[in-house]
Amino acid sequence: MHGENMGGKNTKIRILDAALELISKDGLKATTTKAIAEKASVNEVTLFRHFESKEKLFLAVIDREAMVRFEIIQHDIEPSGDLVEELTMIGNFMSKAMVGKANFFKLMVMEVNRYPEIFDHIGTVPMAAIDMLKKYFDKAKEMGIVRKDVHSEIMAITYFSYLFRILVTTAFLGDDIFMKNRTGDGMRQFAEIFVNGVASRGD
Amino acid sequence: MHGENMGGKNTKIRILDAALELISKDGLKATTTKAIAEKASVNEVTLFRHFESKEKLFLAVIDREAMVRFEIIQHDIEPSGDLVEELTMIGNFMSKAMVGKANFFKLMVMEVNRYPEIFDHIGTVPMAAIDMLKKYFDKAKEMGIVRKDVHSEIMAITYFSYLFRILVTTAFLGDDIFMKNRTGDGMRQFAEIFVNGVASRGD
DNA sequence: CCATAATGTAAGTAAGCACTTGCATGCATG
DNA sequence: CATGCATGCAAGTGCTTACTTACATTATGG
Repeated sequence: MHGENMGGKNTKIRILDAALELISKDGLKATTTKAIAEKASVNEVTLFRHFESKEKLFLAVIDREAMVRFEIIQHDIEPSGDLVEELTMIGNFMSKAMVGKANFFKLMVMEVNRYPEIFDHIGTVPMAAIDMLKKYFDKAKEMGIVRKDVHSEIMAITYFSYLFRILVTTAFLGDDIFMKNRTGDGMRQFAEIFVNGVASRGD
Repeated sequence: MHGENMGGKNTKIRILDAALELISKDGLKATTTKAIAEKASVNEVTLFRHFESKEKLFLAVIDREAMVRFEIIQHDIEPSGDLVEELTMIGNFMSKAMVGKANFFKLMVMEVNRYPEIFDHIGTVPMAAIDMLKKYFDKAKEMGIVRKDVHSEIMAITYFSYLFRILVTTAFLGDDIFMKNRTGDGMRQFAEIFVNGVASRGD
């Protein structure tokens, strides 16, 4: 039963996974190396052999997660004409991508005060998302299907705010508490309001 | 220099203030009673004499903050006609009220996993805000200035999401990082999009 | 089949932390 | 001025935690 050689690589990954999960739940300080080792089904000493210290393990977690730097969001999308339909899809897509990284997002946000260098990482995802939306609206303006009297970036930030709420509630509370009892496709209803506004068109 | 009698009440408040500030910054576990005492300019023993344990101090902080339960937001507002203008005001008002409690909000969110009973507190503010907005939109519908084919609550949640983003970024990053380099009145620009949509009215 | 690398086990160390105790000091009020 | 109350100070206790050391066990690859 002793010294089962998992191949080394596997062990490192299991430790990183366990660390991410626990630290994002309880915070860095409150997470013990013992707990991480247990969750990774690894002896505590092994943890220190792979990562010299708890802090270096923490930084290794950040490094690994930041690697997969959300390239998903980097693609440009051409407006097709049906804004509501398309923004619904883009929203669902981005939301899913971000929520998939919710643990990491929470971890970064919680420790940013203690490790200010994290700050640079945090902005990356939102900024990429906003940038993609901005380009989308720019093109939609050229096509004449979007008002030209509002800055594309303002539109992008506005639209992104809704996705951001989903990300935050999911990351910290485990669910989109505001919409969870709502019926229907929340994203589409939002997109519809965003595109058409709430003002009565009674003219 | 010894035993300066501050009146007792004052001391308790200073400790609670220091605890809120430090715990919201670093998290409960990472905040030491020594640090709290120092920040409150009080001997560590005094802290334990007023609050039996670190945990009870923490709960006392929550109790005190939850007392001022954002009655500010509880007032109903009658739509006047100019939706953009009014929503801008409401938004700024709510945003200011919530951001004023940003420390407390962050503290609750960070510790909700460890103290699930906090969960009940967290929902209060957003729900009150959403409820107020919902009533506002209901009345605006009666006046015929808002579309009747969209649920008021969906509108409310949509509008609230923007305020929520401001609250979260301020609480956790100290600033509204997404809008901080923007010029102009962000809240008004958002309200304008919300009311009129982004679709071109080229009919 | 042997050398090496990876892991496990047991035990321990040093530091930090929540919390306690005992005593001294000043303030306020009757 | 005397009593009580709030606070300060010094020292200490017991627990947890990050991290170490020494040695045993297993798997793998040449």
